[in-house]
Amino acid sequence: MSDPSRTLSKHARDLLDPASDPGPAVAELDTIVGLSKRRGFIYPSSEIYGGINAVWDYGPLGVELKNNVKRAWWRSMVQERDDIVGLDSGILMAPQIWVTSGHVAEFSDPLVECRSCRRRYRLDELPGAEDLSQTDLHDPGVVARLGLRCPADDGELSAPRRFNLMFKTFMGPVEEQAAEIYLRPETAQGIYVNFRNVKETSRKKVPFGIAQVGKAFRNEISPGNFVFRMREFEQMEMQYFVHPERAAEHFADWLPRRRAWYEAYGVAPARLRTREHAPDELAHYAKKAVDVEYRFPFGWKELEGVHNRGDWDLSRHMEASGESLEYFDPATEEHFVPWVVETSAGADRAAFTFLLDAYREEEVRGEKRVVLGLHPELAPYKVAVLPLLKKRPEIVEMCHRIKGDLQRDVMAVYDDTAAIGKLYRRQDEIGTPWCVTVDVDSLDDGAVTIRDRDAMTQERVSADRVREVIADRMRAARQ
RNA sequence: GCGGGAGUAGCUCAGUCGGUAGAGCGUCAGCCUUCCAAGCUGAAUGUCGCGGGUUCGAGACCCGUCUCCCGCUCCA
Repeated sequence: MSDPSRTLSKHARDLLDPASDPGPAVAELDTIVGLSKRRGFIYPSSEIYGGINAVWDYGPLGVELKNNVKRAWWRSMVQERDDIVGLDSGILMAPQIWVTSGHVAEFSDPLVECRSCRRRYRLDELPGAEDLSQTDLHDPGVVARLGLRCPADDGELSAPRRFNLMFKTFMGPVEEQAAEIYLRPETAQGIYVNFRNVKETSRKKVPFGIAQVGKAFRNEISPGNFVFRMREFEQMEMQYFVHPERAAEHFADWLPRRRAWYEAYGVAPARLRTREHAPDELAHYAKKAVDVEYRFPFGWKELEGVHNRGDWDLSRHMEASGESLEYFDPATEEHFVPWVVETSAGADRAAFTFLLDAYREEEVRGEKRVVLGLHPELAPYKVAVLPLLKKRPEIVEMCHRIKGDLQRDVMAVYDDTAAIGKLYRRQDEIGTPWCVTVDVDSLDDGAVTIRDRDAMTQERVSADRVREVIADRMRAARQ
């Protein structure tokens, strides 16, 4: 306790060195929380009933953004690859799966509570208990046996109590223990238990991957930081099945690939880094784990984990189910249980990150201009069609015609409830990359202007070419 | 869960000594307006987080409770 660096959290130590800290894209988290609510990206859940902790709802713009994030992930992980296929497994699964996977036993923190000051500690973080085995950590007599006391006031400590992070509910009409079932805490198990099905129906050969996007639920002890840690959240996971001897090299391939994905969609490279887990922080299933981290306003935090899970999951499921999950390689005539390299990302965290990193404030003519510089692929609306004058019915009509045409390809919106400058600012703030403006001249020459969100420059194009120009620009942004 | 802070209009907040609720922004409507948050006029919106108590009277004082934020913790 006397060494000051020991009392600092890992988070605080990370930020000590200004040279390695690029700073957050947005200083105050509230800036984004406020924008999200004001413009309809993200709202607190159940707000009219006072809210519910750690659940957030996506509004009209938020659902577009998040869908776009998931689509971009799917494009890069499934659509553009020959060796990865998709899956959508159930949230509810046979309860035995979670026993086999280790989540019933391990996905919990052994907590002890001080009887006098009521502080709670994770048992394995108490001085004198750091090196305990899993058996010891769950031994009711361990506190007395080691003579552990409360570090704060030397009070008596309770026996370790397991706090499992999985949500439970009941399946069927009877609420009894036999009917207990879990909400999945990760999507990965749905992939493992379908491994044989997918292998046989897709006729993929190792190495190949299975990707899945879906909800997961964790009863976190302390959620928070907006959508960063929620109790209900969405994962984008891919399990890559490889020959055991090639696992390390596939791991080395996936890590930079996943980091590059965030950069491709606009996250500043300086605010991304990778960090390898020390042996003592590895999850129960992991042989090796490296995080892609982002510099959030509240510190460097995990965006995505790349894990070498070995054959842990498949082997355990083989053993518990009695079914073979081996792979036969006809070329070498070898039978083996594939190892898994997992990339596990959070859709909410990714959307949050893109939102944060896109935010900027500029000064234009002495006025503050708020811009979400979202990648066009991620932007909720791709185009806004705006009339310079709304009292001319021909102009309004032309706007609607152009918008209707664009809508067949992309999300487009019409707005005439303010002067043009303000309409532009509104679209800037929600990240719309292009605005099409119809003016009086358009009625004569059939041309309109396309205004660019970032440069604020305008280009005049024929109205019947707008759809094509936008499609070209979308394609160019994708690269 | 513990420690600290905060809940008043969609948002940011004011509300004095306890006397019956306000401003700016935003939103909507009308007028005006030919390219980067113009102007004028008008309008809507509050169980003052929720429940109880004290009081003639509570947004304010007391108790309880819920939620949010910061820290501990965590890891998608």
